[in-house]
Amino acid sequence: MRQSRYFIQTLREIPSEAEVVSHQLMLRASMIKKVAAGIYDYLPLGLKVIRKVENIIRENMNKAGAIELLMSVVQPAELWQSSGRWNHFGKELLRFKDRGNRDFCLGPTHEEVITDIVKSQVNSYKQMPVTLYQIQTKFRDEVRPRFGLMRGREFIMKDAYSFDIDDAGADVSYQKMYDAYKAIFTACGLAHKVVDADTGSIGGSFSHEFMVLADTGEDTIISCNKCEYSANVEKAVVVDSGEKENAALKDMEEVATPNKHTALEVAEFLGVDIIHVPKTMIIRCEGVVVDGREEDIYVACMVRGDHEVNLSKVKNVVKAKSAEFAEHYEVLDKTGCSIGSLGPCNMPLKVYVDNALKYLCNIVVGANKEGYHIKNVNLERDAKIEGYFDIRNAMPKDKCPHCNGEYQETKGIEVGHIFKLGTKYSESMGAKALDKNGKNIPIVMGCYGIGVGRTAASAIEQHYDEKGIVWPKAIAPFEVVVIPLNTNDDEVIAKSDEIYNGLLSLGVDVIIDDRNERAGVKFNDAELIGYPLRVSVGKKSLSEGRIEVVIRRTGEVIFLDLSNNLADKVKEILDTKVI
RNA sequence: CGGGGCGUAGCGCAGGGGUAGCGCGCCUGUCUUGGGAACAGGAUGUCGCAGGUUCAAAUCCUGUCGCCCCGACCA
Repeated sequence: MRQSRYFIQTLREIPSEAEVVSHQLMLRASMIKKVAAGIYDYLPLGLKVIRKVENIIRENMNKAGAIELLMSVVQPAELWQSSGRWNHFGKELLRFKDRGNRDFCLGPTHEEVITDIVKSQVNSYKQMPVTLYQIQTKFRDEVRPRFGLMRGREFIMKDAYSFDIDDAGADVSYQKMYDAYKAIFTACGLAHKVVDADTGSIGGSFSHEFMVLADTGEDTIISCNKCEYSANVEKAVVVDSGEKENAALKDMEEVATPNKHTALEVAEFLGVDIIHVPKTMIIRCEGVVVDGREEDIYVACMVRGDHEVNLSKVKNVVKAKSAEFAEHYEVLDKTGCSIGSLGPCNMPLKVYVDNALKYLCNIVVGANKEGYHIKNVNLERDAKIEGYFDIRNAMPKDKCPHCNGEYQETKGIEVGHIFKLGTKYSESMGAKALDKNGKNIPIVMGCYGIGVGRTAASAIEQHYDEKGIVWPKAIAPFEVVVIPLNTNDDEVIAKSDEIYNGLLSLGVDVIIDDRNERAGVKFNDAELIGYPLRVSVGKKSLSEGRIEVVIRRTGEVIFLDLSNNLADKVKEILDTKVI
């Protein structure tokens, strides 16, 4: 490729819309262009990176025995109604009507479509196991898209689905994807970690997330400092441990706490340790089965003043489809008291308490009366509670559930997520097959996703410097740039062309920056775009009988003496010294 | 959905009732050629959109749309 004829317009200044490094550099390097919030065009340079990521994924999926197909982007409402998700997926599902007033949506994921396909094509255990995948544009109408390709509304995703006749088979299929994912992110040159995760709106029995480690990541990873255990903070188990405080139980005492709302404010006002001032929060739990019917209920949850409630855990404890903090008006409506003075005593809602509170006595809680708290409360004595549960976020220093180590916290970007679905979709949608005994049973499923654009963006988050992107070789838009420094010098041009053509014939993905620009301009652009290897040919170095090769990542400079196999030598450096 | 900010040239920004500006980029020429050169000349705008006030609106008022950030998890 000749850069003078290619389509690259780099920017010197950072467009004001970009906040994070990957977004800034992708815009400056002319890789993407915004169309609307969370929707981007992939310019030629960006598309090259996307395609490389896709091909690495494809190669490893095929190697793992998965088979590629391509499903429709537009999906009819009926499919989503049959799984029950038409009503449960929420506003992220972009819905619309066709000219005949029929309901459709843009596919945010494809469990329904793939289950429908398999339902109509697979009848027997003999046709399984089978894992199908596609690489395709998805649309999710995110509440708040941000950070360029990191959280877009329209984005490219690889999604795969496995089908097995039994649980044991499904576990094997899951493990194959697990291994393939590790191979994929390793091949992309990304430092990553696999963590236990919550299944979220997809559902299923267990799941793992693949996290690229980067300080700018939106996800919090909890991991043990001694063993291999690591999990998303949403999922990380908190061990129930501690010793009951050994203090005499005092009598309850109502105290005025005017305008003190937060646990910290109340603790300071009363001169009490914040640990003894737990927070009581009202949570709306949707889709809870009560007397055989699904209902939305409200519950009160208590955690220690220095802890945070974990909604995923509450959702699981209450056995709800979703759990959200109640709005102010809901709290007032359900408890007769506003936020800031809530407590477990005489609470009209069911009260779920975090394990950590089991070990405290004489605590301070809201009086369910505006501006008042109650001192010296002891939950077993003074309140009616549902029991003690693990409903808080794990924190650094918490004990590991698997060894005697303790938790630590790191930030990560979720680039892949795999789920053991079980029979959730096959049962609701009636995807069954005959087993060896001739019995018709629901197929056991798994689903597996990779964010392609997010993978590319997180590669930048992990690999950049003050000059620009430092692409891992495997996903760089071009592996090598050849720069003739004096475009008016025939000898320089001839030598550059010779190396460029030589590399081309060796199968190297190479670009020659033949623009009539000064050296500084080309160097700066090369560094911004992040070509892993740069070959400079100048009048000066030719007169010294050599050319210069620079490795972007390390800055290492290698001089090659002039010979008729320079391309081979450059390729050798690329193969052996560039990662 | 709540709060804040911003919409003026491709990008970054200034201007703030009286004919639209600067830097970078872009075009032409001269010159230069190993780290974003210099000089000369030049092109580019429905000042987000719609109403209103005014002799006159990018500027003031009203509405609206778009974009960005923060929050929507700790009471």
